Amino acid sequence: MRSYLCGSLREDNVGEEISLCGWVHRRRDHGGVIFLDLRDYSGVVQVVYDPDAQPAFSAADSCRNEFVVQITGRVRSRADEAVNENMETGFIEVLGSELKILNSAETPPFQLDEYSSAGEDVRLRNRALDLRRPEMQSKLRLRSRITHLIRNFMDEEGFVDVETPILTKATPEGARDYLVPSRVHTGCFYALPQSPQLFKQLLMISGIDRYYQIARCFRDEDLRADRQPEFTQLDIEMSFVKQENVMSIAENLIRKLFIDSIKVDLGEIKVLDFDDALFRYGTDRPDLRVDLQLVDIGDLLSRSEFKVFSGPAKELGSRVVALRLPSGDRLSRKNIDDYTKFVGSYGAKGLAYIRVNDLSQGEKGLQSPILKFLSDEEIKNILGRCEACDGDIIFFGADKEKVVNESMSSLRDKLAEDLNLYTSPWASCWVTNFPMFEEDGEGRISAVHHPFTSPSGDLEQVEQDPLSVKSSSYDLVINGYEVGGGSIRVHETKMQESIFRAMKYTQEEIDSKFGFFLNAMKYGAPPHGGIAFGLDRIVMLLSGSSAIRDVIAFPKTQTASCLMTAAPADVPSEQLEELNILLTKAEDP
RNA sequence: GGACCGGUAGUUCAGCUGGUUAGAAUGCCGGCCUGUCACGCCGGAGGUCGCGGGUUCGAGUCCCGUCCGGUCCGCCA
Repeated sequence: MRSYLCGSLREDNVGEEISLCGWVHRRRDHGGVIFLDLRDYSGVVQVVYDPDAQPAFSAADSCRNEFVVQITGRVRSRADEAVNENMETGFIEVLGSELKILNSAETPPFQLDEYSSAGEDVRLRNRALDLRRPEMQSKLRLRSRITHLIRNFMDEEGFVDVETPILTKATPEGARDYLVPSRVHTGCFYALPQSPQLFKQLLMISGIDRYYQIARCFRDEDLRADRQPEFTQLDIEMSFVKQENVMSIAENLIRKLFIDSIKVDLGEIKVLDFDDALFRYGTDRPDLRVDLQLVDIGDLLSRSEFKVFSGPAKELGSRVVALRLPSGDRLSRKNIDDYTKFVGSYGAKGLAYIRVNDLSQGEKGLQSPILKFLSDEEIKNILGRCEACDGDIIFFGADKEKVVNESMSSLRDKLAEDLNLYTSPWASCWVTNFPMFEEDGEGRISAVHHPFTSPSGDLEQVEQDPLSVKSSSYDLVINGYEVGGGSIRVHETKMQESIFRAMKYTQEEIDSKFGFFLNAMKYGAPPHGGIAFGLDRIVMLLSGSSAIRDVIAFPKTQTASCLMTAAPADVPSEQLEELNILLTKAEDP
């Protein structure tokens, strides 16, 4: 059918008789001569038809955008003044002699060139057409290249690719499960895996030693720009390893992906302690491209008359921080009002600030609604602690730790984005030593990572004072995105049971939910650990996309539906009857 | 579950304080054009203003509800 790809032709090919297949990217009809830009996945090339080349000329005349054609012709170089330097193939063109229309096409709902901008809903409804666009092609192809690199790397490192079930058992890993009704077992349901966590640990017990899988995972939770209900993770597990071994192999892999796919050297990957990350950035996934840091000033204000500050400064579990923005004088009053609203969405009651206009003038050189509540010494101490300079603006957060951390870290990200405060295109870090457990609002204890993570404390500490226990866990953060996370696992039954007890599971619950796992663990589980990477997020970062949807061929919308297939959809009542399912709420007609 | 933004021609958008026949660009169709490359010129077609209700002499515009898309909070590693 074809002898070359459109985008592959160069001056070397001049004189060759060739054939090409592809889509009509654009057609320029000059009456006497017709130019067809022919596109396939490799690129675009110009094909020229002269009126004396009948019947090809007439066929070219009847072509429209996105017609599928096969052409034959001779490659020739372009005259100097006819060269198009914006095209890879712009130094040559094909003089067409034949043109076969393989398929016609209706006028597409949106233009496929780089100048048109269709809304995402239109694109998703016509996804096949959308994926034809060069931009989307390159994203899918980058994704394929990355999975290929991953497989090669894992294979070379001796990892075994094992598939784990999609129809499986609900294991409470935090998120809501997608359920699949069983026809054979009336009233019973499979769950789709939130991750292959227990299966990969079982494979370690099986002596697989090194496992990996590019695994589809499912979580029935609300979507975000970087979250889909079904997503892909690179799942890795290793036996007889320590934390450093897992981190090292993971780091090697990620470095290789960046170099081989986009030629980026990630540079130093810092290791941050979880507590340190929260202290300095207010988040466990800091964007280190940004230099701004939170500065604790609670100790300077515990005796202040300004209750907004002194309250949280004195109270356990609360915190007062300053965030110094150099050259903050570029922010208008309106900007600050907007940021006040912004932090409000994270529960902050307000956003105090001081403008530092001219330090040499003392208090006269400052501007702030809160100056009158602070003593001269307090102001001096705060400015000193922050290392304030003329032109700075200093923001303050004072509240419960959670509120301060979330609002001020989000403000940090927001300022960086709005004012382009990035000091480098890439910055990554490991965050380690997460707490083993956390307490939710109602005093329940849950695992920060998951309950199979190895705690640093002993059995007694886990059961008596779980909230003080750290875990052997690690997250890899790139540009503020958590791209991977893992841990050394528990490999002893006693410790595993202690953890479940710390989480207030009853023995019956432990048996019914994890019995199969604890049973296998009894017969010689090796020490093991692993990590899982969010493949979609990694591809999103590597391709410079702003949403995970752009690197998934057929993604879901925010309400978890597919605009193309109209899934999910209702099913015939016979199908429900077969499954013994009775709907309590029927869809409105 | 909640907050905010959006929904007007195939597409991307404009449409003021409610006022006569709802516009632009692009795409599409027709005509002209032998060197363009986002070709150009001339002409034409194209609208349930998301949907339902309300206020009004009169609603794309105001109000209520609802659906859809998006960003975020909650939720989720």
